[in-house]
Amino acid sequence: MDTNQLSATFAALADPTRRAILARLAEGEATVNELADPLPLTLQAVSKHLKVLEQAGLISRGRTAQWRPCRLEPVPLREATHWLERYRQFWDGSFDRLSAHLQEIQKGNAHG
Amino acid sequence: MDTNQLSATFAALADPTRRAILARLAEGEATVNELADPLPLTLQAVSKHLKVLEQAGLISRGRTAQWRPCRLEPVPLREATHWLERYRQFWDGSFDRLSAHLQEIQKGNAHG
DNA sequence: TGTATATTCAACCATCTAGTTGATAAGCCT
DNA sequence: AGGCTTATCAACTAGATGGTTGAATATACA
Repeated sequence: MDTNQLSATFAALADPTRRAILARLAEGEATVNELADPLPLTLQAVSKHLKVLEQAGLISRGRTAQWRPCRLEPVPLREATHWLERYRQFWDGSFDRLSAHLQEIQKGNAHG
Repeated sequence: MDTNQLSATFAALADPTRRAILARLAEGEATVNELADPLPLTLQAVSKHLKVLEQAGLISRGRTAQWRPCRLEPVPLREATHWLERYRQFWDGSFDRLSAHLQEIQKGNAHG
């Protein structure tokens, strides 16, 4: 996958406010106000966080009257998980997978 | 897990240079010079990246003569993966797990 | 002792980030 | 039309980030 996309995803996930927003969206769609309500931030700050999440592809937004409902988008989360899977050999104790993983790494799709 | 630790991990992973370093370390220990060699950066810049990775707990460093060999540490990668697992329901098509995941989320260990 | 190698520290700089306040835009409702 | 709600845009600020160059530290080796 695209390196920049992966960087954007991890950068987006690095902020606890944005992770809180994603956790909320895991329960279903929400408007900007609903997302901002439990957070100790101005609406504008939350709006900025949503922009970051949207540009990273982690959320998408509808448009109903003056509301812009946000919903979780799975693809970047899947890609991030996929990237991390490469390192699973280091902690899951199953060294059967080791050589397969190393081969995949050395195939050239190395540091995504 | 600790929110700050998770933030540090994702922030560290957000940089492609640092991901390249981790990919190299997945093949085994390496010194700072070995890590810097393929990178279009000064040694000092690489040293800074290693400091970030070390503070995030993603690497640890030995000390042999004037060399400070780096090695991959699995725990933060495991924790990051574990955090992402919570969202697996959104892409893996197995909706059997959905309710279990939602329950876990609502238990209160929500937005880590 | 003196030099080469490996690595870090310090200072500096440009850019990005996360927040603020205030103004603006878009859509409903009377 | 006018007012309320929802949300974004614009400008600004403080602090973090990622890079540089130059100096310092630590260890080996002749």
